[in-house]
Amino acid sequence: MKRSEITKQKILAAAEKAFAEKGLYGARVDDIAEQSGANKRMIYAYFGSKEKLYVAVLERVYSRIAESEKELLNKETDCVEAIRRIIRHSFDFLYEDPSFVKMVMWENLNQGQFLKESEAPQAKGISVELLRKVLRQGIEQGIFRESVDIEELIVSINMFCFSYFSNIYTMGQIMQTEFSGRAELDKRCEHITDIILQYIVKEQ
Amino acid sequence: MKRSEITKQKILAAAEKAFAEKGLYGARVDDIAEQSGANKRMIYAYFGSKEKLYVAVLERVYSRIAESEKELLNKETDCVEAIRRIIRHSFDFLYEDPSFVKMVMWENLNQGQFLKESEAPQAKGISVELLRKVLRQGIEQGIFRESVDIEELIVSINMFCFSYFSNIYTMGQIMQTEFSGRAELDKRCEHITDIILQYIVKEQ
DNA sequence: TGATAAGATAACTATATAGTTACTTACTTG
DNA sequence: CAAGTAAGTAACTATATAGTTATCTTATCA
Repeated sequence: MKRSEITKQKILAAAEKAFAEKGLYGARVDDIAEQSGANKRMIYAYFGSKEKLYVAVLERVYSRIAESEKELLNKETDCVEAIRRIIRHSFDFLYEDPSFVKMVMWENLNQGQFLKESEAPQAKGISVELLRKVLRQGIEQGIFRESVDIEELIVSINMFCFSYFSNIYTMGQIMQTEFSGRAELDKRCEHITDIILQYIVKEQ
Repeated sequence: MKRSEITKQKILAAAEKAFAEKGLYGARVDDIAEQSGANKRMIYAYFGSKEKLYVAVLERVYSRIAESEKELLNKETDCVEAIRRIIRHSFDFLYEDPSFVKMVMWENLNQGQFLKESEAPQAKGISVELLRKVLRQGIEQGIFRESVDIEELIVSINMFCFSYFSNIYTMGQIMQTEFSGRAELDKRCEHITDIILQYIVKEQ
């Protein structure tokens, strides 16, 4: 790998950490330079501005979920099992990749403005597409209720998965519990899978 | 009202707007002073520091939800209707009070550190308490399934309500739709009420 | 009414920060 | 291997920002 590419990657890694932690405004260019081991000058040489570096981080982070969701496409299973797998996959991904969660939250607080700026068109949404397909199939096969509103349900599933990770602190306060462990995660994943399946599967 | 009290309130109002919009790091003390019409000196006289002002805003914002949820306590209804009302109330509150949503999101990104600092003990949680009571009653009365995990379900309900407002931008991108209107809101509220009731109510 | 203290103001300071410039070192290839 | 180009460095600049100081204004009650 070329030296410049190595430096770019080091900068991106440090920037991701900084931006995920403190956001665009809170992160400091000097910190990013120091943490990356690169010189501040190179940040401007390669990325142009703090804001453009932020967008580059955003794209990098989004590309990871797209990559990760590809593995959902391989296996053929019945539609109930497919729903289970998609939810499980989402939980595992979000658990393993806290930076993704944080960057999405920043983006929501920024009214999605930097995601809009981004070149990356629709890296987003393999799992959404898959859910659509599976839900349609399930209905056709008579396994899922016809009255299910597919689009609303996809939103529900996504929010169920994401918000467990995004609202972990305030939810912990409200419920007076800790949510950080693996055990709580598994329990939660099963719980929401139950809720979703109970809602869509006919006559159990 | 004393002059000092008026100034305090003007500062708090401007600070809430600024902090909700841009967070602790992004907001500027000079802007808050200008927007409030008060002098910057008074911010430090009354609140001590930018950070303490932020905490004061956080408390103010949290006190509103506590106040709002009091009205849930009056009416006596059956437990199914109570669940409907609590969800509806939550949706309406979050819709009317976007600053609350944003401040909670900032707090989650700050790892809940300023909420911890806050003096305000448990202004949080009237609806949580009420949900506990209603769910227990429903189970005792044989209307709700005994196997329902009350604590998990409360988390689910809260997340369903909150995340619709907190993730509106990225969700809009993923689903390629707009979510901002009243109509979408009502539809969503009904949808999640359906999901929750389907999950907890016995033999429909 | 006028002394006194609370409330408000504008101008100031030290520092932190995004972005730049002038310069040096390392790599590549004719 | 020479020479040009790509990569990297350190010191610098202009500005923005949190917090302060010295000073003035206004309300209140003896």
